[in-house]
Amino acid sequence: MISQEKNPGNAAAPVVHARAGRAHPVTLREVAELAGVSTATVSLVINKKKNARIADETRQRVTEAIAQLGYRPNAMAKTLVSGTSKFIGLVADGVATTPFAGQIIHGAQDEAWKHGYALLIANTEGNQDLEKDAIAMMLEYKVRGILYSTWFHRPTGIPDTLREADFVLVNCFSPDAGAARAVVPDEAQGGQSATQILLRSGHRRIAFINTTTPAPAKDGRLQGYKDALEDAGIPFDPDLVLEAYPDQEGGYGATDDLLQLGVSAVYCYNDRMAMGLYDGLRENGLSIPEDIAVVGFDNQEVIAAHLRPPLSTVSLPHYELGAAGVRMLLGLDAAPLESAVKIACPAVERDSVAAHSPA
Amino acid sequence: MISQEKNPGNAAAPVVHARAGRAHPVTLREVAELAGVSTATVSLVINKKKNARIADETRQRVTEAIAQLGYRPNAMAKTLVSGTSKFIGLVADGVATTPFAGQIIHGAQDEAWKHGYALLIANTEGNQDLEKDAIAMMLEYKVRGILYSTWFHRPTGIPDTLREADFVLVNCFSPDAGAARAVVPDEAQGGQSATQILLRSGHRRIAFINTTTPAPAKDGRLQGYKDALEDAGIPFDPDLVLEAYPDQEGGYGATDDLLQLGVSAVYCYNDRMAMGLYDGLRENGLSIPEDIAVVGFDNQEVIAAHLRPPLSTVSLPHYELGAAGVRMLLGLDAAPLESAVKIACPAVERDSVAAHSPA
DNA sequence: CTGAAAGCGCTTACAG
DNA sequence: CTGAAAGCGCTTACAG
Repeated sequence: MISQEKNPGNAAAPVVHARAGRAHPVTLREVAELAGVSTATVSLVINKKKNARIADETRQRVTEAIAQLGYRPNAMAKTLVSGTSKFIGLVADGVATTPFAGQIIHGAQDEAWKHGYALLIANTEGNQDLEKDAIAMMLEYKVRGILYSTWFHRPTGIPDTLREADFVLVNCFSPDAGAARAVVPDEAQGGQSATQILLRSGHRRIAFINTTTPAPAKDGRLQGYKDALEDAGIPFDPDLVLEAYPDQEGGYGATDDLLQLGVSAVYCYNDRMAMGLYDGLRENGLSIPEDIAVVGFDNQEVIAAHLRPPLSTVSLPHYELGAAGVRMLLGLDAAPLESAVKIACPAVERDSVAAHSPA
Repeated sequence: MISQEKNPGNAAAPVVHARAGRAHPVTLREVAELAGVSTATVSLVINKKKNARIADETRQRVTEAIAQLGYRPNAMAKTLVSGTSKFIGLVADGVATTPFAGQIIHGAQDEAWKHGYALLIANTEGNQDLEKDAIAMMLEYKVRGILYSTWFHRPTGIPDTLREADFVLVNCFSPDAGAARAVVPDEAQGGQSATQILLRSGHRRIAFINTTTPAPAKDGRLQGYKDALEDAGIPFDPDLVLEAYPDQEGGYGATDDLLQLGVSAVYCYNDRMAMGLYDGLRENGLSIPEDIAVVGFDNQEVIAAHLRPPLSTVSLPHYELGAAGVRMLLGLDAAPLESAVKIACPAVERDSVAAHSPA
């Protein structure tokens, strides 16, 4: 309980440093001295070595000394000896940009923690120099591996230095087959699930408002739509596929074209589009889901859960992406080099589609 | 350029490990040997020591050796010697829960990086044990200090172990005055700014829909409303203050009561409420801002920027909170123990308030 | 069952 | 201008 305060006699002096105590943190050696054993013995009891046979009495003394001194092992020294740290690096090209990028971090952090690893993060905002520095930093801290992630699903190049570490691409993939382990959302399955929500509700004539921006999501979500129709024995009609910019304005602006189509249901590329469409539909005196059923994609919580009516959609599994990335890195999950692992986008049904409207 | 591949002769074997190369990473000693100097010299040139006078020719040889071997300093060893690492810890009680919690991380990360620090994050989801473990981990990695943050502005207790480090509370504060450095959003100023947007537009009778949930934000945002009215010489009328649950449903549900008030403008506790109110107002055939002007609070991007009309609001400065926390921790910004530092909530004007409606 | 010693990869006085 | 040596705090064979 020895805690050397700076100004023991001067209680009135403002405590400038909130730091508790000693200039020099307590070391293994000090614990050993207090317990009257060697540092080796202390190390052994701390690390609970199986085959180390330590007398209970000795172990006891050591444990007490540790508690009494408030000893904390120096992880740096530990790592120096072992050669590899308990860090996993996560480089992201934008936590800023999107509300759910944070979920990748969250999933990675939880999973890493579960296996005794801490997350070292760096946000590069897409800046190549920053990225290089970030990777260098992680390499210097001898991370166990690096998760290289993007805020939206896309192909990516692989920085040279990244190859100096074990790494997994998260939410992105290398266009060069076999070049890297990667985990991405299963856009096609998601699109299929979204369409099926509508199909199950009895709709046969379903429009799809796709994005105008090229991306794996654009192709995948369309493919899923086609797959679902095919499964249901409904011929694909290209006229039912519209395109708009993937935000509220885009969805709103697509309203008129959509109404020309004479469909009873529409699947939107994302929730934001659906949000805009809600406004457009409402302005036309149409109600959801009675007059027209709507499903989105992304499950962007703030929007989807609170639109009126709450939006049925499909969830982009960011949390799972981060977690799976960690498991693949640690060799806990299979991680083929040939192709990216796909994570399911589960359907989230709410009230924008009637339970059964034999439209 | 010596890179010892695992199976040099067996090109057909699948490359299981994407890791480039050597089992043993190259060390300072190897660089020294290749350059024909001592390790001390190499260390000196790497760290660009001012007073170290090294012959240009020697420096040159060392630099080449480093490049040739692809040497990366071992940060662990470095830290061991210096005693304190280049880490700043960030413990958060929920990255998950809210879309903007990620901004605290983002701001902290950017600022930390700017000063040569890396961010070590841990998400505790409010779990005390996890929290203790997270702090212990950070302490063991000898972090320079810890940012203890909450996903919404609130009073907080301070875990004992946190006091073993330098720390700053971010988005939260200790109810015990003088107990800790802290940085929080300036709710009162924000509420004042929100109200002033309306005042400047000519409104005199302004309702405030506050939250039902007790929080510093509840008191502060109300105080700001009162302050703004007082500055404008308008007596505060308690009847104009409604309360509702702080989400879309709450805002929607408050519509009728609001309409009883006969106001020309309304300031909502947050953007989500405003979003619900938009729907309620629209259902009553009212248009924004012509019939009634609306301002929100939070500047929750996905919502505020894309409602129709786009919502005027006040920004919760999460990014700045994270950045300021780092600066306070590093002693770059003043950080009084007596009271929390307040960060301004800047107004973000969009189209839900007319430029000039002499209502 | 426990201790003495070497070593992980660096940096920092101290000589020269 | 540069090298030899000690030491940061730990762990790991190796003795005993």
